Amino acid sequence: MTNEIIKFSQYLRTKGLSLTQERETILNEVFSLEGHFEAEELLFSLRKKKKRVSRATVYRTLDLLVDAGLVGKADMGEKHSHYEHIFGHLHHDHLVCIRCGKVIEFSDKRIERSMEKLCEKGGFEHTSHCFQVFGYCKNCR
Amino acid sequence: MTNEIIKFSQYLRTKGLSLTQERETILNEVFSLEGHFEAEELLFSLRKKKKRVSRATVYRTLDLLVDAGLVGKADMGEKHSHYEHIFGHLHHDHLVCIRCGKVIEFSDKRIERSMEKLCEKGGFEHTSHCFQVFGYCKNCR
DNA sequence: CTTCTTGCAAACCATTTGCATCATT
DNA sequence: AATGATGCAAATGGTTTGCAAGAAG
Repeated sequence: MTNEIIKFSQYLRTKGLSLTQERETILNEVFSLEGHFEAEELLFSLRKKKKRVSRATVYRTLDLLVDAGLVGKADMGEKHSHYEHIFGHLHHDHLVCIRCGKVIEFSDKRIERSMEKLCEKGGFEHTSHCFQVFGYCKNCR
Repeated sequence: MTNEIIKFSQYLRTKGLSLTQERETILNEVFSLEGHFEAEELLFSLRKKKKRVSRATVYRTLDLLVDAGLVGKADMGEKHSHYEHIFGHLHHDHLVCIRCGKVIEFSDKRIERSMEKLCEKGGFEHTSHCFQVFGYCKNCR
């Protein structure tokens, strides 16, 4: 049993919910995917492996995973959301090109520290992987 | 004739487009609104003043204004986008609470400077007002 | 003429929801 | 029994688009 599953089932317990087959299947798939993914990709990926989980359950479970702090949800300027698993990964943020959609990951200690201070002062707890900067990349400016 | 309109019409010219009545009406309304607004609010606001512009034109013009750099478009975790006019305003960013939706504006010189450097290094031009931090506010954590 | 604009209504499409069914306690 | 979970299909709702009609050059 991996750490993610333990954390997820702990979270579920605090909400009076339980770790079902479907939720476990989805969690595993999420953590087997590299980098960002979309809800539809996840669904497709499950279908390919003959793991049958309904679209509704995928969306419902993704919400739970986000709330549990295991998955980050981010808007990349498209109409659908992007997700990524968080657990055990270094914190990083995103530069998103609003023209071509390219996502550049970055991680800057100084910015992190300043953000921490700012959030602390305002009582704001920033969630990992949700720090987005929109703009134009090299090719699109 | 205000600066915004000059800038907009310059932008339109570079694209081979023209400053129509409707576009001017929308631009003026956008710049008369304080703070953030939603496309639907803008439409409602125009209707209230008996300025008849179609929903489609509102959306089409907002896209142009964003592209012209006069309006910022930001996602606040809801299904609709939020906009705000940029011209003549101090740059500021957003802390967005992903539970209650509250938006806290902030402006931190140190972060700005770090961001500038980072973007410069990567050839990334960050657009104003598009710097979003998602997380939990004081009341929701 | 050709290209740009607009308004209308229909289409889109990611996400959510109502409901019947099944599982669990 | 009561509560929770799932799958299906239908609904939702912000946004986009096809199209016909009008305006501009």
